[in-house]
Amino acid sequence: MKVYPFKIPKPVDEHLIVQIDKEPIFYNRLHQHEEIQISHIINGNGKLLVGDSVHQFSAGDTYVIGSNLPHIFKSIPQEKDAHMVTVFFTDKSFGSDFFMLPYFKDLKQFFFNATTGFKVITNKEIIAQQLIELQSQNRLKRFISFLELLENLSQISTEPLSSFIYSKTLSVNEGERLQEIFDFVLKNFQQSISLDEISKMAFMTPNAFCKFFKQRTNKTFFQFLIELRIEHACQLLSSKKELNINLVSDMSGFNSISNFNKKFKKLKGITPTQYQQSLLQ
DNA sequence: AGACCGCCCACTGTAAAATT
DNA sequence: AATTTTACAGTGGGCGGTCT
Repeated sequence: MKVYPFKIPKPVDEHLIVQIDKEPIFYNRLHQHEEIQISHIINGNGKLLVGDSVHQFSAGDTYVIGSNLPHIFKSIPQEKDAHMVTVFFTDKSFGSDFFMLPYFKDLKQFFFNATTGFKVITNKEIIAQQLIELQSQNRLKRFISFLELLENLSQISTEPLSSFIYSKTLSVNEGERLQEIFDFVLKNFQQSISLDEISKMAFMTPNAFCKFFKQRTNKTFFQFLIELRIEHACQLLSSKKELNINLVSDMSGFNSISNFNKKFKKLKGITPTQYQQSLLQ
């Protein structure tokens, strides 16, 4: 399958695509598409890269990915298949003026939040239920439910996934290059990575690499790397609470606890142990 | 667009102290 | 005892400028 850009397979007269993914792992390429994507994770967990940011996803989460936002659900293989329900559509799916009609004024918040992508925080169950029910409904009912879903998504509180708005679509080459970089980093973040190393694998001089990465993601490579490592640490802390902090720091690619603590607090606002304790409640 | 240079500051790890 | 914070010094990365 082509890395970039991504085309959502669409029947000729279908405007609202409901897709079920149930495979050992999710599609593991960085990709972007015009369609806005609403995805509910039924099973599976891993890291979600959106634009310039790293998040952990797990079963029960619902995400909205805006138009042309590069993203990848990098799942951790498990005994059970990764499983998600997704709705694809564009603001033009029902005619270019459809969502401009005054009836949809209240959906403005949704479309605004979608541009950076967001995670559903409140009313999770209701929204998940609505998404799941879409699968089995006939077209008219599905359309009605879909509008209700958008209404709900406009009213809930959300958490943005990325701070950077992609104004342009990446070229195929740029996409492939970023894909290779992300692949490499996801495999190797537990060891130390130097600028020389990463730029060599991208076939660029260190300087060109810095500029390339910054330009496409709005953050430096090492900022991204730190965020990835801290997200990994969070995953460890939540899945294996018997691990001590020292070990978690090691396993996440940090060479000193002092640095790990510093970076953890800077990104999460609390110390690793506080984070661990907050999960127990 | 990428290569090369150079300055400056952010990040890194060590060690030790403070906090739980 | 384990974890977190602080101080400090050395280094590598960020980035502006300039050239190809």
